[in-house]
Amino acid sequence: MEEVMNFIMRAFELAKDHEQELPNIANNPEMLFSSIDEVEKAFSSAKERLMMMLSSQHDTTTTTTTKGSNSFAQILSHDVFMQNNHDHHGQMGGSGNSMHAHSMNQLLLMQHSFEMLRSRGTLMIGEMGGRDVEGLEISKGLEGEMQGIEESPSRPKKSSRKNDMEKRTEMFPAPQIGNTEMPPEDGFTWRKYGQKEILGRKYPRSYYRCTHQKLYLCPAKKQVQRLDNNPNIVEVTYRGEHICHKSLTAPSSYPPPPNLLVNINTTQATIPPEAWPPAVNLGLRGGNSSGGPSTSRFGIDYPVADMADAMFNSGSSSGNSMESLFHLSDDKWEPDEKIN
DNA sequence: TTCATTTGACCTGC
DNA sequence: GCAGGTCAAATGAA
Repeated sequence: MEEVMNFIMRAFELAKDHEQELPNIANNPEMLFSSIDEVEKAFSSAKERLMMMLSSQHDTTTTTTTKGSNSFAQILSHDVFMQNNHDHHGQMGGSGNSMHAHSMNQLLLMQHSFEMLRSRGTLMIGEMGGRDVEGLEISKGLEGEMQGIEESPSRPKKSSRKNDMEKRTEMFPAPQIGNTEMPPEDGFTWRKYGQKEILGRKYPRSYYRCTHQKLYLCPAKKQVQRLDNNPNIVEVTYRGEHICHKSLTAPSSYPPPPNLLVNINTTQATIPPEAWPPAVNLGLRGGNSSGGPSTSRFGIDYPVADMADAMFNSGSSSGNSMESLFHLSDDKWEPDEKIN
């Protein structure tokens, strides 16, 4: 295990090094490619060894509640949970290895986030035909709310809780490092607007809405709640669909690149290149990201996690996924989030 | 200065 | 009346 962690830590270090060099090599695609290739190989080595290790030792039956099946994230999550719940887990147990657990969990979160993104992106493609209608209906609902606000002299009328907003619940592994209350990365930017103790629940429920709710009237919301019997799992309830990314100027919430989708299901229709948000900021942000403590950003930035995902899923010898990230950098799409 | 989070109060459905 | 959901002022961070 130590060896695996060394590979992982090495990969992270490489990524950080390249982040510092990025401004100098930003205009040199060859240098960029070789830098990424280096990081990719480091991650690939770690992945391969980890897979070998897991295949030889992973003999327990998993009853995890996390989303997806037989995924890398799931395997990892199981190990992380095993370690947390039973501190005697063979190679990883013991407080002295907390850093290892943290790195493992980082990997888990990274991987899981992108599984989410992919699944969501695939869904969007599949449902592309109906989205406009759905979005229109939601907009109408909001229009009604706005009218209500105008009519109400004091406090705006609130939307009915029994609205027709689609509701779906998903389980995620909870972050165990840093701000453990931070909701899992799911590719959208969220703003917390409330937290409430729920009767009969051990942990408070947090309420989030799309950051661009006001700007684009995006109705998407989500509730985040830890499970009573397993704080390592958070239950995320999504309500409403994002419509902000449908705006040409909307700064966030784009589906994952088409070629990543192909990795999941090659029979899925692919998004035409021109539909994909082009501006790729390759800022490999470290732990001290400036995005704010509980927001997650995918739309315009591709942090380390993005690259790691491409590495984890591209195979050790193929550079396609990474290329896919860089191909996008030619277009001219300017984030306007900070302009206002 | 701007933007996100916190938190008590308010609103609404049951 | 209660509980869940939301608002908005206060506060803090960058």
